[in-house]
Amino acid sequence: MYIHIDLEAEEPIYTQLKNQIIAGVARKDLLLGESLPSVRSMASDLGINLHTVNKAYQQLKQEGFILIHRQRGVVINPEGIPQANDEYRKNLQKSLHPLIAEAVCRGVKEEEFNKMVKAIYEELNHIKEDHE
Amino acid sequence: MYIHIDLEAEEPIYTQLKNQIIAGVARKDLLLGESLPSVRSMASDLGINLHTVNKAYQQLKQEGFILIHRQRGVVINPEGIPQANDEYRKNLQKSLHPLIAEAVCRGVKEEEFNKMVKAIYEELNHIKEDHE
Amino acid sequence: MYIHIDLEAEEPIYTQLKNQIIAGVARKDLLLGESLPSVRSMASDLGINLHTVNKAYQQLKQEGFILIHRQRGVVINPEGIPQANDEYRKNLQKSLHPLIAEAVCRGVKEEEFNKMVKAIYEELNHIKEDHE
Amino acid sequence: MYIHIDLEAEEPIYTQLKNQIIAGVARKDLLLGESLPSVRSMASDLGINLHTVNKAYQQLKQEGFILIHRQRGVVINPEGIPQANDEYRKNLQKSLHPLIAEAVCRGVKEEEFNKMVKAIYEELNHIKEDHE
DNA sequence: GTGGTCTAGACCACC
DNA sequence: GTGGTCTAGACCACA
Repeated sequence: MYIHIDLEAEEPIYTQLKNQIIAGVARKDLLLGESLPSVRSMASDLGINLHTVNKAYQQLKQEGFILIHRQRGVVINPEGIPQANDEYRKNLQKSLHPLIAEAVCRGVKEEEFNKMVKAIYEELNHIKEDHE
Repeated sequence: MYIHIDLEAEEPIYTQLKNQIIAGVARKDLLLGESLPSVRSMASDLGINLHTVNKAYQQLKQEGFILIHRQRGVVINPEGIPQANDEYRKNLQKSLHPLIAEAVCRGVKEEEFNKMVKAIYEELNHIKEDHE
Repeated sequence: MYIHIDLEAEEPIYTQLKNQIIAGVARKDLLLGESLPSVRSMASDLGINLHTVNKAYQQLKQEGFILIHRQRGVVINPEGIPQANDEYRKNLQKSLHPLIAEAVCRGVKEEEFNKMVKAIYEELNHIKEDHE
Repeated sequence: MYIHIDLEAEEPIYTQLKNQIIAGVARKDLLLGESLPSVRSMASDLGINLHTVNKAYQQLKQEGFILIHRQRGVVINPEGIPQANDEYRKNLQKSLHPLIAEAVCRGVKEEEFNKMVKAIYEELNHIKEDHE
């Protein structure tokens, strides 16, 4: 799966990496049980430090997206990603609230907002027929 | 309008302040042209640093939410908040994308997601009969 | 609170630090809400790297023992430590099992084992009248 | 005796193997003088590396649990496991201390802790009528 | 001043 | 080869 890191962006590198891996899982570019590159090879692929990759991996592990084996490297959690629970929903609500508040101020109606959401859902669910 | 700052939260204080003012505008607790406390009084009301309030105000000014006059103090932009443009929509899309990607991984369907969005829209649109 | 780090020990430094802080909380050398030294001062006090201290602090934060504020440093969780839940009990059971299996092999009866447990509980509960 | 290795676990494989053999001895699934599979066959049974089994065996030998003869293979120490001495007790105390410190912090009283210990002792002492 | 992020380079445990 | 630990030193965001 192709990962693009913007070294100039404000968003921390490890966060960009995390989000792209999560997006990869969401759109099934990364299948359950599939291997991820080792910290070292991911780091050299992306031209970043291995500790930065490690930080992203550790957090993904913590959140249940991946398993890290001492020897066999890193795999997408073969048992699936932990499903939404109350704590997650509460955090999602907290993240969403300021985005919607600003949208309201700027005249974005619920209908338009839902269209944006729909577009992202569709992008993620879009079935890839064949890809590298 | 009552503003609550959580000094323990991960979210920077100036961001909390910004978001609550934006939420205040969204739910019309703060009306166009309405005055906001000066940097000094806001800081002392909340028990936080001048610089912190100033940072929040400067960003709100930058984003068109407020005007800062030397004499007349700080007011919600009387001409209204700049409406959504392409840049804003692009940023909103960028903020929304990782939230939805994780939601997909955790089994939150578009329908449930839309319900959360709807709940927040309703909370913000709820008409306040009187408020301080 | 005095903390001793053995640089030669097999146990990682960050683990030693974590355990001594937890022990400090257990025996009320460290009170809820009490401040801990900043990562930098703790590191220089102990003669170790700030990243090592940071790793210990991050894990303690993760496990609910401490709060980390961007500016005001580190404090013992003023709301108290998260109480035992099923997951914690399961892990404790898993940690205990091999210790007891070996004890059985080496002829340590349950009675003697309980005496060791009791001694540690008493050491931790021993009320400190005054100390630095 | 059935041995289960969890390749996903954080615990190193050689440690899992060691602990399960020790547990086998404790619950008399493995009797004094009983043979253990050779390094080679144990490795192929479990689908793990020779070196890994060897490391576990060497440590078990070092700690007096097993004897390794060139010809007669590997047997549980027929003279019995070396009984607890001061050094062992000191190490056990060191292992137990952080577990109990955390238990105290999390509100696990000595009484509950003793119940967990009792349950493990009982599991280990449970007499097996027949086993493979 | 605080913690957060990132880099660079080293050694060790595991397999 | 893998990840885990530790060190050293840098720059930034926050208050």
